[in-house]
Amino acid sequence: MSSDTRWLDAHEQEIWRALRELLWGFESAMDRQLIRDSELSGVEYSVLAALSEADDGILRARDLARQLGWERSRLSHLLKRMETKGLVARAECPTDLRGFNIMMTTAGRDAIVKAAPGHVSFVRENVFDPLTEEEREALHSAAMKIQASIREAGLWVNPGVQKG
Amino acid sequence: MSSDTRWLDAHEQEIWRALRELLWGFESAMDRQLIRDSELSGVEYSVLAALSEADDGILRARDLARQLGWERSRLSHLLKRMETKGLVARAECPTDLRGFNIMMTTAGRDAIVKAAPGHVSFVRENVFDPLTEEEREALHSAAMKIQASIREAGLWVNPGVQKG
DNA sequence: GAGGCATGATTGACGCGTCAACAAAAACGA
DNA sequence: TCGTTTTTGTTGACGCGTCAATCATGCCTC
Repeated sequence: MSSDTRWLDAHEQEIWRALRELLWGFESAMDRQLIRDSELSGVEYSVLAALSEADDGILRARDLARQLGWERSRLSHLLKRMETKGLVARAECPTDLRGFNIMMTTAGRDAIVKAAPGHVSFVRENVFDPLTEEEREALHSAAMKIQASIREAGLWVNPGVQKG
Repeated sequence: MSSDTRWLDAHEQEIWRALRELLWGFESAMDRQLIRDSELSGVEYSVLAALSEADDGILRARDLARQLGWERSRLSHLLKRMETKGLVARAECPTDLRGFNIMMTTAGRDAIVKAAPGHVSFVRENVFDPLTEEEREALHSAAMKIQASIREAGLWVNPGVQKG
C-alpha cells in the first residue's frame, strides 16, 4: 500500500507548490485587505453578506449556518463576538423556542456597505484581471473537479451538506 | 471611490464561488486525511518534511521558519507542542547563543514516513488525476499570476520573504 | 569597547475553528 | 399520550495563528 505510491515528479511538484502557496496565502491576504480597509474580518463579512441577501436582513441561525456551510458551534462563537461588537443582534424565534433569529444592526449594515467595494476590487484585480479568459475557465473547471473529487473521497467539510 | 466599482457578473460570481469554496475547503480536507491516516496535522507534516530535507534532519529554527515562510512566533508555538509530543527536539546552537537547532526525533521520522504515502496519494488523486493536462497547466499559471498580483499589492504574507 | 541597532527566539493575549458534551424543545411513533 | 429520537443552539477545552512586547545575543561603528 505504500510501495506503489506514485510520487510527484519535478514538474508536478512545481505545480503543487504554486497551488499550495495560493491555497495557503490567499485567504489571509483577503482578510488582510478587508481588515485594513474596513472594520470587518473575512468571516464577519461572510455572515453579513449572507444576512444582507435575506429579505429583512434576518435569518435563523440554523439557516445561516447551512447557507455558509458552517458548523453551528462555529457560527455561535462568531455571533457572540459579533454581538459584542454590535454588528448583529439575536432575537428569539417566535415559531420555534429553540431557535434564534439573527439580524444585522445598523452598524453591521454600515460596515458591510463600507467594505464591499474594496472586497470586490480585491477579487477583480487579483483573480480576474491577471488571468486570460482561458485561464479563468480552466480555473473554474479545475476548482469544481478538485472539489468533486475530494467530496467523493468523503473528505470534504460537512459531507452531509452537499445539496445543490 | 465606491461608485465605480466593477461588480462581478453572474458568470464571474460562479467562478469566484467555486474558487472560494476550494480555497476554503481544500486545506481542511488535506488536514482531515492526514489526521485520519497518521498522527500528524498538516502543519506538523510541513515541519517534519522540511526537516527531513535537511542533511541531518536538523535545522536552525530561523532557517526552518524562513523555509516555511512562517513567522518565528508561529513556529515557536508549534514546536513547543510538537516537542511535548516527542516529534522534535531542541538543542542549543553552538555557534550562536541566541539560536536553537531543531531536530527530528525517531518518533518524528516514523510519523512522517508513515504519513507521506497517503499525503502524496491525496494530492495525486484529488489534484492531478481529475484534471486534464491543459487544466493542470492553466491552474499552474493561474496560481502563480494570482499570487504575483497579490504580492504586488503588498498583501501577501511576509512581504519581505519574496526572494526567488 | 561602548553605545546603538539588528537578529533570534519566547511569551501572553486574543481571535478563530473543531470537537465533544450538554440542555431544551420539537417531532415522531407506538 | 408517553417515551424516544432529532433538531437547535450553547459552552468549554484545546489546537492553531497573529500581533505586540520582551529579552538576550550578535554586530557595527565611532
